[in-house]
Amino acid sequence: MLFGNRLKKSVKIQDVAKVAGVSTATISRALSNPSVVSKATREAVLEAVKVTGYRVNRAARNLRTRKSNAILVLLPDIGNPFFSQILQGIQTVLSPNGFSMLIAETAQISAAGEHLIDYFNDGRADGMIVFDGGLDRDVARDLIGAPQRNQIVFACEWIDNADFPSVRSANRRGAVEAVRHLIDLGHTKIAHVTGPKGNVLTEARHESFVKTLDENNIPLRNEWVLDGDFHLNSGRIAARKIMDMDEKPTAIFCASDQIACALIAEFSKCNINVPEDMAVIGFDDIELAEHFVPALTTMRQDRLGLGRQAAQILLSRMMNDSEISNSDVIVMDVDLVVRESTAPPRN
Amino acid sequence: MLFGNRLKKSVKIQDVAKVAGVSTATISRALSNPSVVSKATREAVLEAVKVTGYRVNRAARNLRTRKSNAILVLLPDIGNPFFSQILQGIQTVLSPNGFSMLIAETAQISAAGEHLIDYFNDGRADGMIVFDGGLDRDVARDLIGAPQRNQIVFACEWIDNADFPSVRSANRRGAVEAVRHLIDLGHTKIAHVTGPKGNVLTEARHESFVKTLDENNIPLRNEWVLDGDFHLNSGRIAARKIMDMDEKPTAIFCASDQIACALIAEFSKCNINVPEDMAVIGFDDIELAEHFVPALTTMRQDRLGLGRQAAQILLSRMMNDSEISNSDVIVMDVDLVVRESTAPPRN
DNA sequence: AATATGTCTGTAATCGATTACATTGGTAAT
DNA sequence: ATTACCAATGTAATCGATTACAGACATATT
Repeated sequence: MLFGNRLKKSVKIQDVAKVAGVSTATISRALSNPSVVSKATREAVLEAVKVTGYRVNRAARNLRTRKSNAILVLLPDIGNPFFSQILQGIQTVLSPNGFSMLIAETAQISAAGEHLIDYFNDGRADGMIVFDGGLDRDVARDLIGAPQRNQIVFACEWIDNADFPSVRSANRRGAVEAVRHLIDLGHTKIAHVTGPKGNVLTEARHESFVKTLDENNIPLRNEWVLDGDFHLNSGRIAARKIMDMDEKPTAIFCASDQIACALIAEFSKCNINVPEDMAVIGFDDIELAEHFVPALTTMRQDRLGLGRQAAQILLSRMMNDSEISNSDVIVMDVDLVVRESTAPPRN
Repeated sequence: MLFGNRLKKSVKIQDVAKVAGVSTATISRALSNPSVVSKATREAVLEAVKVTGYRVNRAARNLRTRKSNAILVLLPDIGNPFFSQILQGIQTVLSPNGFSMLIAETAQISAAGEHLIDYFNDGRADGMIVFDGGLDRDVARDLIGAPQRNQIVFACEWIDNADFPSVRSANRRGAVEAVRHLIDLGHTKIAHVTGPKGNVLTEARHESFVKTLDENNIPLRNEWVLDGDFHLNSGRIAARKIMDMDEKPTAIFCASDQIACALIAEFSKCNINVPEDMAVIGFDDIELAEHFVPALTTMRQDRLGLGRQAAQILLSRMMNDSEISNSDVIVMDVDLVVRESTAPPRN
């Protein structure tokens, strides 16, 4: 790029055309569909682009093509570190394909008086990856009825009966495996700290918990099912409740690693040792799980892969409508990672 | 919104004009600059907008106004959970002000053959918040020379001599306080696990470490300065190196909480107890610090506030060039949070 | 030689908003 | 009654790319 260009107002396609000695149409074609112009022109155009330092104006292109080349990622909670690796996975797919990543939070959108569907209607995004299965009825209805319904993919969470493609972890199988791990160790007094009420993940994991106890003829105690919300603090609260119990469980299946960590920390303050006095298993395998004390036994979700898959599916649907059908659900494997927070019960 | 509108191609300003019985100019004015139209027209327009379900086409607006109403947030590493709360802070400011948040990663941009400055040149972003103080020389030079240099704010990290406004934590003071805390407890054998080489935060914290030892007449041992990179694994590696030492320190100042956690975990595997055998202090106060075992003593960075401030400064500079000058550096307080990972040395 | 086919390029309409400038009608000042 | 000014609105140019359509030219086919 030449020095002087910095000062110019801005280089437009006309300028390049002038330099290359061809029409603007040819410039446009040489850049976005090189095979239709002759080799000589193509090279001349590329040279002119280099000389002028031309960059296509996205707003103009977006207006004309009715595309934005941006994908909206909708999170229920941007501040939750659980999503960082997922975002990274998404980014590794979007960026090489020329898409930008727009991030928004469900609550902020409605707080700003906007509607999710506006992102399509006003041309801010060509597609969406939605991580919030708890969208308002109205918002969900808008999405289902939208002409852009084929450019939406759910990830992690989903909406029942809504018939969107979705990528998720094997929550049920994972929960079954987690509980079975505790049973295999010899536990029969097993508690569960859940996710937030109404959440699809909470339900899937809780139902599997109940089912697995039942299948193994282990009685279910309602007071051993404690409400959580995936976050740290709910783990602490659950720990306190458990310590207050006359009859305590010997093992706890937590709906998230954050819950598990906070629970263990609170126990340790009161000299309840994990895993000797209490076995604890989490869900997610956040980075810190491996480095917790004791290292956390948990079900690993492949967050990077989940993000990648979601982005990949979205893009392939946007390119070619037929490949993936609406009702497709991609279920990602989860793996039991046995570390140090689980052990057989005392005695 | 009426039922039938779903099916229409898309409502444009012309349609609204027809319904309201005014010109498109008036519609545009009524929406973006309401005070210049009469009350009666304004209401008629609003009504027509409601009836038609009109949404302004952003691409068209962006083209005409040469604005995008989007801010690029550039991260060195999207997958690092350290940034999630910061992003949330940014979002809480951007969203109510009508700005979208675009996220990108330094490495991905160059991998895609793009240049950071393109985001300005092609109209994808009106401003940037940059979290990467280690930008390539060329990239940095582009930013400094850009006509949009006033729409750039650095956060957390910064570039020396580059004269951009920046928001950061009081890294030097924080590091001094951290080391002094260890000294106050009676430690004289103090180690430091650094951040990645060349990083401005690494330097600031390391220099303060050296300075504080010196001011307190505590000898500096080069082998007690261990290379890290802010991430978990470097903590584990540092722990192993320390355990191999003939003469071990009794306290360690870690450049990040992640380092500190992994370090403690590795120690605990070898029955080195924190804080009894080894005092450990971190930096950041990530959410988990409070729930670690032992709960981590650390320097708290107000990540939410940092994100908010960065966004606020950026916006106010974009609105009104004069208020904040280029060389302004906003330094956010850091607080020593004493928990359980530090204690006086044995004997 | 005449026609058909294909390759490459140019002309100009188009995407949908914003806004400079012109116009209208009304009120106040002289 | 005339002029000056202001508020409200309309007309039409404009932002910068893409692309439908048409034209020019070269080569292949009959």
